[in-house]
Amino acid sequence: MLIATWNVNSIQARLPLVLEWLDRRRPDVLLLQETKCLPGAFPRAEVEAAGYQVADHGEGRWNGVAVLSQVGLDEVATGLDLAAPDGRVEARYLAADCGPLRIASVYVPNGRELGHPYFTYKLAFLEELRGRVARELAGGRPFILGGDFNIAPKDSDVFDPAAFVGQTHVSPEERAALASVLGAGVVDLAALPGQTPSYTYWDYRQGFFRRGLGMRIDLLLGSPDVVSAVELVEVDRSPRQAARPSDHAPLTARLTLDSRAGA
DNA sequence: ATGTCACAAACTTTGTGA
Repeated sequence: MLIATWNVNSIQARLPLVLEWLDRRRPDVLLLQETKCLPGAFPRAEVEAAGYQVADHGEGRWNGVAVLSQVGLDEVATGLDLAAPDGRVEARYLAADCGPLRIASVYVPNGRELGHPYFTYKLAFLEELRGRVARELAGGRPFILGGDFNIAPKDSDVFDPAAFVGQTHVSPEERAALASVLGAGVVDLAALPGQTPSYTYWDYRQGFFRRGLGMRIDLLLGSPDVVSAVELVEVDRSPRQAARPSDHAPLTARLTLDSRAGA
């Protein structure tokens, strides 16, 4: 199976690129983040015409997650319905059964600045996520949690660790909260022995992509039965090089799992 | 040198979030 996660920064703006990528790579499942559209506005017909079922959880201008699958899409569930500091509940988590897998798309809050109310919200979200992962694992299926975590797990996951001191995405608090999620029983697939952890995000500004100044903040986490099935985890930079790109590139994992199993 | 992008208000420009 080929599993992918991609923060597209608006599915409306990125639809041509997403359709081209689906046709070229034919992932079994693609997890999306920052769809930035209301449920009724998701370009469902175009994606279905490409051969994918769609589950989306959108809220409009910001956030929004989706699961695209060509191996079945059942038991769809949203979650992590905690309120942001402004009192609104944001669309940041969507899980489904796809073939043999339980799989979830997550968009972790950015956090804005250390000590900001939205930073506290980010940490609270990750604590809720830990509990949610524990419950998904209790379902007994091979489980994958993929998405934009807005955390670089290690200093080697950012282009200049010194430049990030005092910033979000690298703080000990965020890394501890991510470690807590992993402690529920999932593993960072791109960081497995034999794989090469690569940047997944490059700021639009200042030519960061051209200059190779990126961060590894998009992750695929897997349960032990997924880990034992991992063949290759890689970042496909080609859509980041295209015209009108997202600031993130898709992260893919090829697994020795039978997509027909477990239905 | 925060040098880009996307969205939506009620605008051909600005505020917001990333």
